[in-house]
Amino acid sequence: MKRLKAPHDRGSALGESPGVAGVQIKGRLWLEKDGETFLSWGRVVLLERIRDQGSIAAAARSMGMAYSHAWTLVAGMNRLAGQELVGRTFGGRHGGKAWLTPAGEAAIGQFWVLVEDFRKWLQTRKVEELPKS
Amino acid sequence: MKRLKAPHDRGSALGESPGVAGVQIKGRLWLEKDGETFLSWGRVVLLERIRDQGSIAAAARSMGMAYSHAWTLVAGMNRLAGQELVGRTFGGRHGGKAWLTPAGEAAIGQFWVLVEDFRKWLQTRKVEELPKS
DNA sequence: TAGCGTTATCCTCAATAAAAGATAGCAAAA
DNA sequence: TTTTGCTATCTTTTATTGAGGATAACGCTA
Repeated sequence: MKRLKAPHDRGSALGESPGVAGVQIKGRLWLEKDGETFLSWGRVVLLERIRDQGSIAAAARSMGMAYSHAWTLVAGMNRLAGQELVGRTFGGRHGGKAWLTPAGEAAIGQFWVLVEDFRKWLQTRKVEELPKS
Repeated sequence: MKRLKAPHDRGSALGESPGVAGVQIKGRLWLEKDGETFLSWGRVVLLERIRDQGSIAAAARSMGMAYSHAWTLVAGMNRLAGQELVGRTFGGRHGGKAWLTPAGEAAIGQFWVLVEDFRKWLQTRKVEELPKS
């Protein structure tokens, strides 16, 4: 699988604002627990793909992400949430499956609301022209 | 000089918010121009040190940063601003010096206002409890 | 009971920006 | 005219962590 994004691209900036002379205010938001990243743009997209595709493996493939990496992210989110955001079974005719729990659905919803509000807040901000030196 | 921070630590998160069950909302803000980082937390601290110490070299030393790196940041900020934020001369009894221009002072002020407003905005946000799955 | 495609886990690799290293050039002041 | 410690620039290194590789375990279904 071809690399779809640079290895350390932590995902899109979560908002931007047009400004004076082409200067843009950029920002990112994420949720942490115990100093560890709990939810971020990329993780939430992964959750959505899991919901839509029914497995971690398929979700990872659709994002050009290694399954092992996606699994690590899911395990971390479940652990930090203190409950499962993603339910999983393995074995069975099709190997296994994964799905979002109500908590997982709620987490996605909350995150996008937060991101949208942030985007709106950013748009209320503008950069002032600097004085000529 | 001992390393004072990890190489890719892009600086402190610019705000946080206490939340449910230890979940914190974290965020960072920065300014871009033409897709390049123009001002960020670390760059603004560097500007302040230059103002206080009168040279890029001293400012870099005080931050545990290589002079060459500090110089690159300063050159980038001046270039992207379209004018000097940091004035410089070289040669002379003490080798040279650097200082903030009015535009540089204004840039620092604007950035900290933005950061403070962002911090306040973050504090108005809270994470909801997730439903038990 | 064989096949299948997952989940579960290990260990390793690598892209990239930050950071450091090295050295030449400069000019005011002693 | 020498000293000084900056600026200016080049090249090289390193740390981070996303990303990938490989394989065992699993259990439903045909």
